[in-house]
Amino acid sequence: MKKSKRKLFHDFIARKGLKSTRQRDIVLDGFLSSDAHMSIEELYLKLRARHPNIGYATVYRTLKLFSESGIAREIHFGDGQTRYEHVAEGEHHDHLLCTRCGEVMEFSNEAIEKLQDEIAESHGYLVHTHKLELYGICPKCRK
Amino acid sequence: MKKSKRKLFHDFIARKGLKSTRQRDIVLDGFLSSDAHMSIEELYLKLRARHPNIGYATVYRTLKLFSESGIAREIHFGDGQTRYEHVAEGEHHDHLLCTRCGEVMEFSNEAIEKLQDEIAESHGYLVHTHKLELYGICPKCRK
DNA sequence: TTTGCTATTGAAAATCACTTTCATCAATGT
DNA sequence: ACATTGATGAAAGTGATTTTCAATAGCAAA
Repeated sequence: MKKSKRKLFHDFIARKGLKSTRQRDIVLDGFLSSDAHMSIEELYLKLRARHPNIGYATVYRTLKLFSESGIAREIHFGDGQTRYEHVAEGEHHDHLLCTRCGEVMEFSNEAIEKLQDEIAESHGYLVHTHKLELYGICPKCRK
Repeated sequence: MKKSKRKLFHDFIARKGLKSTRQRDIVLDGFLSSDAHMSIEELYLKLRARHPNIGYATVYRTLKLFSESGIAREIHFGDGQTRYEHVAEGEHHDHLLCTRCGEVMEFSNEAIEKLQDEIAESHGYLVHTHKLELYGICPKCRK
């Protein structure tokens, strides 16, 4: 059975000798209950609604910690903002983005992953990460 | 037969009612004779060697124009810099990047393109662009 | 070619999206 | 409860653009 993100993060905090704080829990709750691709600013604004005293720097630093702990991953969609997405143990996915309404959808495809490895190998590369984004118009916007 | 980038750009300038200037030609020559993935700063420094008076803003603005005119395309490799690559009529390629030495290699693969379209379609999306980057260690660095 | 209108240029100031600093607080071990 | 040390929020600092603005330089009409 898989451990909850909350537990994973608290374990990370303990392992690193860091402290468990009220603010970190607030950011964690906010992140876990949010849409998958939030920017620092977006999460900061969302949290500010309930916790007017939380600082941007705290959200920023905590999100970095999430990423270090493995429960989140930084992503860049070319709009100049750093976003954080949830990481599910052993899962990988790519993105399909609507350039009209901004919707982001996730997908994963074995065949593509396999092809990528083959291509890399044929060029002598040893790949450890990749990034695949498809930009287009989503079903709703097409109508 | 395909038109030269130089001609394409000059046509664009004329069509838009813009002016043909010495500086734009300097930036154009510099861009056309350069490696495929230059950042604004890199091109600016290269041009400064021969043309000490050219301004960063001019290089910046001209590169934007190249992109608008279709002879160049902006790309982001996640290093926080905007780079510009040459666009060849009707050609598309993806990138293989070495995370050790920074080398960038281009490749293209029909099968992957096809799979991407199929995936997008199966989600109801109409794709117009995509971005595929494979990060790994290049042959030279593996040795 | 001279003129007049408008686009372009280079330098500097302004933005943006982080990142870091620092004085003050708050967890945690004893 | 105390001391120690990491955490926080506000503000200052960065790096990479992006925009502003006064001075120029194309271009076309005369």
